[in-house]
Amino acid sequence: MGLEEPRAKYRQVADLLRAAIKAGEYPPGTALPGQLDLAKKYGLTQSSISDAVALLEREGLVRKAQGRPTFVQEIPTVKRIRLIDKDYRTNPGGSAFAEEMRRSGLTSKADLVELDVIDPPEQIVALFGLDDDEQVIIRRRHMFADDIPIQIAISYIPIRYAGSKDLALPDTGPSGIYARLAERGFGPVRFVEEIEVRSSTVEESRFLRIPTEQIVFEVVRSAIDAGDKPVEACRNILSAAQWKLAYGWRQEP
Amino acid sequence: MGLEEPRAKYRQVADLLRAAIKAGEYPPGTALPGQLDLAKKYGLTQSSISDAVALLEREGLVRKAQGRPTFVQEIPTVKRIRLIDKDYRTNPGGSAFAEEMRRSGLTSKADLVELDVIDPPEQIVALFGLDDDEQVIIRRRHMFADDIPIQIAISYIPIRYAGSKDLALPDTGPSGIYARLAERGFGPVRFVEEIEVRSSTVEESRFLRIPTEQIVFEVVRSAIDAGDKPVEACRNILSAAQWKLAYGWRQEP
DNA sequence: TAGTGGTCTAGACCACTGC
DNA sequence: CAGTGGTCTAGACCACTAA
Repeated sequence: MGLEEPRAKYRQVADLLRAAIKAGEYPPGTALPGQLDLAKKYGLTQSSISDAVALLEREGLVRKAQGRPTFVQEIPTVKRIRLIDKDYRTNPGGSAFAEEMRRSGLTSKADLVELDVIDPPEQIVALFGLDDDEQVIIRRRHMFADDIPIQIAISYIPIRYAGSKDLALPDTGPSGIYARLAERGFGPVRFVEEIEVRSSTVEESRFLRIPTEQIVFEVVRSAIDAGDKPVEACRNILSAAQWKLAYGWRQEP
Repeated sequence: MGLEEPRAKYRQVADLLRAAIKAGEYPPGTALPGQLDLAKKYGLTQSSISDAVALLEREGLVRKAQGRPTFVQEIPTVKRIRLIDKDYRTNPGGSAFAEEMRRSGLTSKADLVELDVIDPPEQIVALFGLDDDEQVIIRRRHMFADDIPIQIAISYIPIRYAGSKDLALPDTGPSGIYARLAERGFGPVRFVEEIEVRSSTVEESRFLRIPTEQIVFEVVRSAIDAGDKPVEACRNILSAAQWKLAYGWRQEP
């Protein structure tokens, strides 16, 4: 094959495979040829082919598993729209997820995997400006679309604002949390979402069924009250290869 | 060293180096030990150390260059806020960039590198729903903060709406484009930003001074007119390791 | 069990940097 | 020039999967 450019051979092989996949030569769901076959085909060693395929995996184009062939990924890119608009009234509660799924024609499910009062991590202490020994309610949910793991959502509310754990009990509707906070005088009036990208942790990649090195969105939504203090925060972790985020708003005339 | 877990050694080395960097053992701006030194220290080969450091590079924690040591990255994480709010009135024009920079205390600069009328790429044809031979104005800018390359911005306007290339002439203030479109009856009333993450292309990584495999945000903002048609679109490419995106809005009571 | 991908070594050569 | 990181080979062994 023509692998002569001043570009690493494993990159060139990745380019060729990428092109072949996009051209439909290896349709989604089918297996790539084995690394030994590819090595023979391109005159490289298995190690080099492994490097090439690793590039494609990082891009989310293929999916590898232990002891099995490498499969071309089916990319169910889902939009996550947070419409900020009079017509599509924002629903800043957790139910936004269910709504997005419904719009995409998927059935959604959320498992509550943790509901606790904890000493918060560094990041959360800083966000709320908490004192040393202050505790927060943590509420961790695993979310599915058509039984495929999609998203991890972790919500934090300082006890200072919540009063007690009861505020976040399972039977509290998600948007109900804001109503409860409002009753206690901490109703949110403003929201901010911060979006970062990072490598997934081992636990996250296990649940989301993505390789460890793969990239995830971490979206942190803070609910801010009239006194300009964050009163609740929710971290959402989603696979960045499978998701597209979207925000919309109306021009103020 | 204690590299015995059922986890690849190069991953363990990456973990140790990551921890050392975060602990301040290798402060930002300083060089890591050479790969041969690290290889001796951990009882591995240079190749394996190279694999380990490559992981850190992908995370944006270190920066490698040809023939030079690997340096711990200074992470100038900048927020990019699009406030959707009566107080902080959204400025959907390109000058939002300058505004963000000013808020971060940075001087900004934008170079116009291309202004042309072209046959649009696939993605843009689909976005605007163009006919086969329709052309669009393309306006490509390279943006800097304190002379460091930060962002590539590519704006598209179908000739159908623009009338002629003059609409986007260099001396047209960026927000002026929307005023001109409004004069022609295509004033935007609504905006949507879609956020994706992908590997950078060779050209992008060259300009942004990031490694080729590194991840970039691609933010596409569409301006939509009263007839619900997109009339302008702007693709922004930013390094995902250096940036954090943020969106804010007020709760409708 | 045979086949897959994942990792690792020992050794090599390269392109590039900075002195 | 010596030192850096980047790539590649030939060969090896492993863990895992599927038949």
